[in-house]
Amino acid sequence: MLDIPKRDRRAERRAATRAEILDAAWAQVRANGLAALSLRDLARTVGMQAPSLYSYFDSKHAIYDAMYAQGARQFVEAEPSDQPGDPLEGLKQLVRFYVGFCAADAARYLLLFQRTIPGFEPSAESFAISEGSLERVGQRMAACGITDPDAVDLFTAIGTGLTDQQLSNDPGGDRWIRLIDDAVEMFHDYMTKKAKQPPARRRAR
Amino acid sequence: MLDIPKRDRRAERRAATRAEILDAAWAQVRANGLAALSLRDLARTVGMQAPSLYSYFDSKHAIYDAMYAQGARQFVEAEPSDQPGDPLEGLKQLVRFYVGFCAADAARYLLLFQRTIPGFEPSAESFAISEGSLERVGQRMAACGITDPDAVDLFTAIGTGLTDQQLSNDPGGDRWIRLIDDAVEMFHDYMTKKAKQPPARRRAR
DNA sequence: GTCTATATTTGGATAGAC
DNA sequence: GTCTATCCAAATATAGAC
Repeated sequence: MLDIPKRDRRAERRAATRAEILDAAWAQVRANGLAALSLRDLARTVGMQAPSLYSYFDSKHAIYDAMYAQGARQFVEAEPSDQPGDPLEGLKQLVRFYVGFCAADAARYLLLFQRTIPGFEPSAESFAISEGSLERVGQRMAACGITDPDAVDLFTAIGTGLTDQQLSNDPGGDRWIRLIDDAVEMFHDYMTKKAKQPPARRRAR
Repeated sequence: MLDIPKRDRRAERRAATRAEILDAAWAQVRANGLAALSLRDLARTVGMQAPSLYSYFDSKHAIYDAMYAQGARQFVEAEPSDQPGDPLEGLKQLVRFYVGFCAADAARYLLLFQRTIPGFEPSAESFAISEGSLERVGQRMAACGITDPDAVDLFTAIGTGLTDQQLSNDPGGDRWIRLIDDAVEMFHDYMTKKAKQPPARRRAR
């Protein structure tokens, strides 16, 4: 008996329609803002009446959930994995990726990394991507010889600051994106210099 | 004829009621989020029916406008004005003030510095506070001998990054607030070192 | 100035025919 | 699976009596 994989044409069509709905949903939130997703408009866009959407998604939140999962998958699949030879370059690479990923789609950034949808909590997957990413940051930092426990917090602040300014004040441009390498060098210089100081010299607070 | 200032008791009462409404509006957005301001609930809180609010404000946007003006006034009145002797301390002071001001009231931060209310544009006053503040940043930076044109952008990215992380991941705490002084020293070290390098050494992009 | 009553729009979600 | 019809809730805003 030949091993022909069973194709379920009905399931395939259903998955295709789901994908089509999600694509339209992304287009809508990019155009009108993340919170302005309307099931009526969404249905019209894909040539349906609003109630028909419920054959594909249980609720509006379920659509956000699916969009979140898509965005999270895009993030982990695009994240640079292999550490380059220069450890400093490894840090730059992470920030370039993160800021670039966020700046490429503001709505996706808000959905994944900010909490702006009232009542929407992406549960486990949220921690998965952010903790996985934070772990990688820690590893690459250790490769640079940076062990200060505050270093990761300062590093993430730099990354989100560049992202926030880029999206808020120069969307579509590169005014803060082109500062990334300098910012990471600044961070690296400071942390490596600080590590050489005896702990007693650091002032108490 | 004695110079007794004319008191308009009616105008006083009206102003007091307006202030009462605004206080209730702030309480509501702090509790439910900036975008969740409901005129019905707001009216109930101050013991009115919803339509009565229109005797005090022309529209919901007018309430946001008044809230914006209040927040902007709070910002400029609390902003540190006199430059301390140590120029580096001057920079730290600015960031401490900005992050502290934002962290003290997340809803106010969103209204003043992020654009999250659809269709709400605070017009002239918005530029007034941010440009006035940016000007002060430039002055204090010059006092440190920092003249790099990118310095202000990098500095603001650090400030907003600390703010964003503090509000997003440790609201009410001080996990990023206590990194402010270190972050400013990091920035200062880097910019002063960079200034001593001959411009030719800086890589082209 | 404040109320009741209402207009109008828009939203998410459900019932049931086909 | 898709539709029509409908429900229900909430929103801003207006008209007009008192």
